[in-house]
Amino acid sequence: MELSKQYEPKQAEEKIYKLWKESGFFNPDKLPKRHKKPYTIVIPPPNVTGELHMGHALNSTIQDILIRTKRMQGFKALWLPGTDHAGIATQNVVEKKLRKEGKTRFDLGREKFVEEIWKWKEEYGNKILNQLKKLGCSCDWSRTRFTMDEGYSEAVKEAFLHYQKKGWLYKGKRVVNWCTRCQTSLSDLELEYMEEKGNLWYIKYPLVKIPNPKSQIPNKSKIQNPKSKTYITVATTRPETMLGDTAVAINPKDERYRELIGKKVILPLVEKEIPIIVDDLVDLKFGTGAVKVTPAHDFIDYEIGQKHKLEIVQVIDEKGKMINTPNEYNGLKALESREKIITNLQAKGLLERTEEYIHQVPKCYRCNTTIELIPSLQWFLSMKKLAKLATKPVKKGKIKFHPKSFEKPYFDWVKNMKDWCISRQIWWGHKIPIEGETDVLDTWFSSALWPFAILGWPKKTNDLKNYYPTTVLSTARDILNLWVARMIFSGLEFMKKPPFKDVYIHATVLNKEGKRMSKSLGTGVNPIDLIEKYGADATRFGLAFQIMGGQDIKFVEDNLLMGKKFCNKIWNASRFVLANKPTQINTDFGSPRSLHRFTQIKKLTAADKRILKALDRIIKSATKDLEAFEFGKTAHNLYDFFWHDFCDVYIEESKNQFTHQNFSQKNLGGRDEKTKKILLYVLSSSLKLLHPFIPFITEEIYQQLPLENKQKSLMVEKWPR
RNA sequence: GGACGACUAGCUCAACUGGUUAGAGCGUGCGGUUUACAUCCGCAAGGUUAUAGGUUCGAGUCCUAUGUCGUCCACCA
Repeated sequence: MELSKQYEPKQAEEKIYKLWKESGFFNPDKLPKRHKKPYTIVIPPPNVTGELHMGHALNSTIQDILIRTKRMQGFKALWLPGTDHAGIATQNVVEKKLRKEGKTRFDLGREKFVEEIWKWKEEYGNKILNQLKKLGCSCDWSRTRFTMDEGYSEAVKEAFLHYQKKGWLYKGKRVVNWCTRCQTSLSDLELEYMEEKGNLWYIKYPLVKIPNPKSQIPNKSKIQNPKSKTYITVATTRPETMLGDTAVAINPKDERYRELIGKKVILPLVEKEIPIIVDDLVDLKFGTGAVKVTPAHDFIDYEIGQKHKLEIVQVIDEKGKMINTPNEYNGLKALESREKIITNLQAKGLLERTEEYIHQVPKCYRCNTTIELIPSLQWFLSMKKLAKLATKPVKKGKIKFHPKSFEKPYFDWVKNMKDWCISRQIWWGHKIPIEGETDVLDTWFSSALWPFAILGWPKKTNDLKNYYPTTVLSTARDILNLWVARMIFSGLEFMKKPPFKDVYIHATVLNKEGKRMSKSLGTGVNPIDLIEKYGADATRFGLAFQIMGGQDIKFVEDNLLMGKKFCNKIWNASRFVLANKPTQINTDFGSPRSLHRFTQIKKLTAADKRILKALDRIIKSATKDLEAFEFGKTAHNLYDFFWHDFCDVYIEESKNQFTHQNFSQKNLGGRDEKTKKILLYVLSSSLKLLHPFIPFITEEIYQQLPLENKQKSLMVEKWPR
């Protein structure tokens, strides 16, 4: 069969993917005997919130390159696919959909609403898996998992009960980050800080008068005596929280207020006496050095409050409205009451001054609502022991980060890990496995178990025995703490082994302007559109071509066009080789240097020698560079080798070798055959090296090559040496 | 406020541990139908490597400052 004049990705891709699936080779248990040692990758499960973006396309390409390379190198290569229920995120997208229909989740009620989300999950979960297939991913679909499937729920339950038995779980009323829209607590990692212009208000808190006989005599000394002060000024960006103040704190080293320690002030507007206390946590350089303490609505204030046994007065409720305050404020939204408070303070002459102030305001990472800090009854997982577990394997080199520079920020973060608030007040997720509890678990609680729960844990499965620990985790950097750290300690805690050996942190895909690509910013690009336009191979190659070092990628379509042209080049070079094909050859021998032993040719021309030497070089460098996660470099080298060394030079030269007058008539047949063999040999070797990057076209051509011992698929051909 | 990274041709990026005239792809200009490919082939133009100093026989590469951009972290009310 001849190859058509042009390569048509669409038809070929569908046909080839079917061939792969039917071969069974996606499942490592069905690979030929030579595949022995396991090589496992678990996919970072995409959220079922929507379709895949460029980051997914990049990461999936990377993982498929690794898996396909290792499969050819004789490993039992297993790539485990799946999707994540993504708690708040998915609940939010479904709520948004309902809102368009004029409904809220409360109209439906919990059961109906969760049903709606399951429907959504079915639709988008499948869409995502299909997109991965379109990209050519060689995942073992027979092992596909979802973080809320039946078995997975068992894993989550088991983990929770395990922690409870260890005494690391506790329920307590703590100040938590609270999203007033999602109506749930959030962990620190689920916040996004946005810079906002605000004010720093300086407010006078009058001192409680103590009878002092001297005060009747006017003090004429030039040096101001603090004793003569009648108030203390505090600075705040959130005046509304003052209604819940239960102290004013100063730094013990602060000379300015020494005389005031132990005295009391009257909390304006509330007209209640509160003490002046000292605490190291107060920064004497900020504001006036005196800080109002609101234990109910601030983390540090809460801490100070615990130390000094201060009362906790909650003045903002879960809907962001004022409570427990003087009547005129009750029921107002926090911001409304802020305005009123400022006006009232001004009227009383208690507002000393106002400064403009730019500060970082925490927002809900899913719906962008400003976060309130409120005291709330939540479940926490103690991080004392687990944080140490997360550090150990990385320190000892049992888990390596690529690039290595990510280790430092990782350690910094783990060192400061606070107890993990694992309960969420939403409806979509794993219910806390305790009678009478209605809350669900943080979505990351289940993701943390992914590398072993996906293999069947807590059951003692063969898969766990065969494929855990996994080998490489390839992921985005922004979930290093959110996810990777938690997988590491979970792996050690439950499996006694780190979950993977290498963590590859891939580039972030930015647009040409260097901005993050995102749907909400309107800068998103749908990878499926690109596949339609250029073909899956060109898309993969164009992306891989740009992965240089640890640099982020500014995505430009030019590279995909380059990929498409490259595919066309490969196609046509193959047409030439097939038009000049030798009788069958066996390519299953050692290095290009030992070619002559198998082809029974002794005399090589200079061009023959040059191309064989170049092939030898590219085999060695590609093998080494892929081992080091140098995807872009490998792609560049393969490109240069194939286009220039092979096509521009050797194929052109081969035309001369076929017709050169110096070749004696009687040798002509022999020489022709030799050149044909070299052409086919170099082409087939190149296809093997290129297959991890551009699997479809290489397979399509491979199927046409006259090779001895040909495999059912290029997927399981031996990697060249 | 800290940490890290980037800055090289019009655009996106290369150049291993400092070592000839700093290279590709896209774009631009000119010219090409020889056993595949016009999605091709050949040639050309285009760079004071962000700026200023320094180390060195020699710096895109090392050091110091500055600027611009980006990412992450942080309890400054």
